[in-house]
Amino acid sequence: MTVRTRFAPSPTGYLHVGGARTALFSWLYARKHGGKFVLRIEDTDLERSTEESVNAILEGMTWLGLEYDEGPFYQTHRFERYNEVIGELMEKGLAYRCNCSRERLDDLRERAMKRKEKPRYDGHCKSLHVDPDEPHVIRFRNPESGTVVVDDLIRGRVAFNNEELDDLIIRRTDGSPTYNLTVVVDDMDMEITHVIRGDDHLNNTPRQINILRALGKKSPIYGHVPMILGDDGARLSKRHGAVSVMQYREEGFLPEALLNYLVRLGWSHGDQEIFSIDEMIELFDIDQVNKAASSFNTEKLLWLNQHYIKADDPKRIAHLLSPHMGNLGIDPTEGPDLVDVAKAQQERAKTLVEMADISAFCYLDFEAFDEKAAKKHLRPAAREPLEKMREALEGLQDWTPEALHERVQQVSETLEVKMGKVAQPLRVAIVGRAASPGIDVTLQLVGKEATLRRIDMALEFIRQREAQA
RNA sequence: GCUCCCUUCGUCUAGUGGUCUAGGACGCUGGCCUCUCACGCCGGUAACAGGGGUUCGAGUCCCCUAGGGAGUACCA
Repeated sequence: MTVRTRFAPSPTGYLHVGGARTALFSWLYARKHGGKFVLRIEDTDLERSTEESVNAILEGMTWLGLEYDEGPFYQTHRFERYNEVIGELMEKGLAYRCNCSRERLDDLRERAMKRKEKPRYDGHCKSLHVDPDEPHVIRFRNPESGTVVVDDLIRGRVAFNNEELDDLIIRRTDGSPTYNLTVVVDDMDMEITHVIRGDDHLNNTPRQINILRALGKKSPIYGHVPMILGDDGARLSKRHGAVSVMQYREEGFLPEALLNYLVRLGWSHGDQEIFSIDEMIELFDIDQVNKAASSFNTEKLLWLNQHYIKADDPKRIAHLLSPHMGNLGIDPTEGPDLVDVAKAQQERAKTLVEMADISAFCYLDFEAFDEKAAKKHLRPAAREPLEKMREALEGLQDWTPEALHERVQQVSETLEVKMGKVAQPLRVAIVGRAASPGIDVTLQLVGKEATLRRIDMALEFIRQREAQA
C-alpha cells in the first residue's frame, strides 16, 4: 500500500505555525514511507474563503520547503462530485431531506441544554416526506446505536457511542456540501491512507467514519496531533506576536530553524535537538508524537535560529540577509562584500533582522554615538590612543586583518596599556556602539576612508566634551 | 451542561514497573576564555497536579478529584 497523506487547510487566513506543524508531520510521514503528499484547499465556506489566503498558504508552504506531490485541489471545483455522492446516499435511504426551521432547531438545542443533555437533532424529518422543491437541507442518517472506534496513531483507541451523534447536515439549503461530507469524499477519492490533522477534528472523526461506512468504504488511518499554545499557555492567537509563518521570514528566521523547532514540538528522538531535513525524514514517527498540547517558546526558536545562522554557509546567509539590509535603506553592493559581513556576524545574531541592524555600520555612517558607549569609551583618556591609531592607520596600505591587528597591538604597546584601552575607544569610534566583531575584522569591513573619517568624528566628540568639562 | 481528549523542571522533552536521590535542551544564573559583543567550555537553579488503589516495588498500571483543551453550526 502506498502511503498518501494530505494537508487540507481552509483558506480563511495565513498559514500559522500550528497548521505548518501539522503539514510538516504529514509531509514527513509521506516522505518517510515513500508516499505522496497531497495539498487540498477546503474552500467550501464561500463567505470566508479568500484567494489571498490561498496564496498566503501556498507561499508559506513553499518557504518551508513542504512541497506537495499532488494538488492543490480545490473543493469548490468538486461540487458536482459531492452532489453525486449525496445523491447516492439519498438513493440508498442513508440521507434525507429536512426542512426544520432555524427557530425549531434553536429551540431544540436550548431545551436539550436545559435538560443537561448534549444538543442533538431529534430526527424530526427522518420519516417525513419533504418536497424536493421546497427549501431544505440534506441530513446524513447516522446509526442510532453501536459504537465507533477510532484507532488513532497518536491518541490510541478512542470510542464514541452513536447515541451521542446526530443526523448532521451534509448539504445546505443553498445546495453546497458541508465539511464532514467533503472531507470524506475527498479523502476517499484521493485515496488518502493516513489522515494527519489537528485534534480539533477528533470529535468529527466518528461522523466521518459513519459516512464512509454508509458508502461502503474503509476508513483511513487517523492521527490527531495536539494543538500549539502561545508562550503563556493560552490558545495561540495574534496577540502572541508572530503566528504567521511568513511573519517569521520577515523577522529574520531561517526556514530550517522553524522546521526544526516545529518538529521538536510534541516529538523527540532521545536527547537530540538538531535535525536536518533528512534526519527528520529518517527518524520521525507519527506514533511517537505527544498527546498533550505544547506551548510555543520563542526563546528556543531564537536559539535554533542562531544555531542555523552560525552553521550555515556565509554565502547563503549573505543572500538571505540582503533584503533585510535593503529594509534599512542599504545597498550591500556599495560597501564591503556582504559575505564577509555575514561571516563576521554569524555568531552574533539571533535573526537576520538583528544581523542587518548590527551590520549597518559597515555601509553607513551613523547619526550619533551610542550614548552609553560614548560616555564610557570616548572620554579624554581615549584621545591619545585614538590619535595614535589614526596616525598608525593613515599610512597603512595593507588593509588586512593581520596588518590591522598588528597596528592596534603596536599602539597599545607603545602607550603601555592593555589592548582594550585602545580597541574599545576605536571600536566605538568606527562602529558607534560598544559591540562588534573583532577589532581587526571590524576595521577591515569599515574600510580605510570611513575609519579615518569616523576617528575624526570621535576626536571631535571628545574635544567638545573636554570643552564642556 | 453534555461528549471526547490532555496533565514530568517556567518552556520543549527523556522516561513503556526496579538502573529515577528523575536525564537532556531553551531560559535564567555562577565561572573560565577575551579588545567589546557573541561563540565555546565548566558548574548551578528547577518538575513526576492531588488523592486513593494494584504490586515486594509506580513518574510508569487502574480509579477518583482538580485543572486545562476540543467538539457540541446550514464554519472548517
